[in-house]
Amino acid sequence: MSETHLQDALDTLKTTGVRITPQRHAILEYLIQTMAHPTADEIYKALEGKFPNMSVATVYNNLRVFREVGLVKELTFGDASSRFDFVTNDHYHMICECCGKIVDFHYPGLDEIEHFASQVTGFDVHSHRLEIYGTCPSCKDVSAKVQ
Amino acid sequence: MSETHLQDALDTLKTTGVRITPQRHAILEYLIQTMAHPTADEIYKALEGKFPNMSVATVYNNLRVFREVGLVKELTFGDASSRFDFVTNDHYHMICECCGKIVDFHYPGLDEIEHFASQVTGFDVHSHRLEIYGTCPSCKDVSAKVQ
DNA sequence: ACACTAATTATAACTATTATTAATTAATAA
DNA sequence: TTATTAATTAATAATAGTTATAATTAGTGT
Repeated sequence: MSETHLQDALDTLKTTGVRITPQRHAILEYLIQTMAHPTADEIYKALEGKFPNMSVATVYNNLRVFREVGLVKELTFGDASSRFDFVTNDHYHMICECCGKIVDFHYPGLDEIEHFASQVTGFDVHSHRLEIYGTCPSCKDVSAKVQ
Repeated sequence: MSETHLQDALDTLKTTGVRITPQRHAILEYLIQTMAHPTADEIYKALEGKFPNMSVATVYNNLRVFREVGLVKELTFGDASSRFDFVTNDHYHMICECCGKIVDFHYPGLDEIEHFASQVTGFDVHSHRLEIYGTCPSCKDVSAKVQ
């Protein structure tokens, strides 16, 4: 199924007239295959083996291209660097405040609040962003043991 | 009423043992009084008149102190710099993707989704973050006129 | 095969933020 | 009020993420 995602992504690039270079192929492949939500630098390091002389700028450039085409979402948390997420179906993020782990979860619709906000503010609504912060099971275990 | 907010904030500092310096007083005052959600640099520039030789580092330091004490929330969007919001009662942000304007709005509860997410992921939930993106009325007008 | 355009690489530049350090100042108690 | 002391400030340097630039390379269409 991640094969399909990759194929769909490549098709999207083709129809939008974005060249499919080996670097782009590799970045997309890595983004789809990984469960993490990597930073640009992590992607860069992960592909160092395959592309010994790829530039960090290439990673940033291509992530921007993917974002503009709608294949990738940029997530900015408090910490220094952005994280990148391959866009599949809509999901939200549960983030551990202790170790930084990010877990995806699905939830039906927040159409209601979008509607409400639109009414109250007079904005046209395009999208929303929701994150939930807490402590993940393994961090709970650790702190329980310490006590 | 913003007077009360300021007094409450100063009390909070006192009880948590944080010194009340003129700079801190001014930063808090500015944060409470402004409707915008300023960046550290904007705060710095706004107070330049009153404190001709205040350092940017002071602004950052104090914003961190305020955040640690719970008086201030740090908002990170896609753009380069964080924005800071004085914590009053819970509210969400509606953000214009065209001009960057941020409008606060209130909405009862998203307890349900917190509960759901906790069940699904096994996390203990502390808080959540929700933003809605769209186009503000005045940006709508502009684009309508251009057409 | 050739010309043309886009993408990559390497590097420099930029910007937001943090660390460092010496000088200053607010709170406290004598 | 004054002295004391630890916290805070200001100035500056350092760091890190990201973007811009310019030269080179790779694709694409004719």
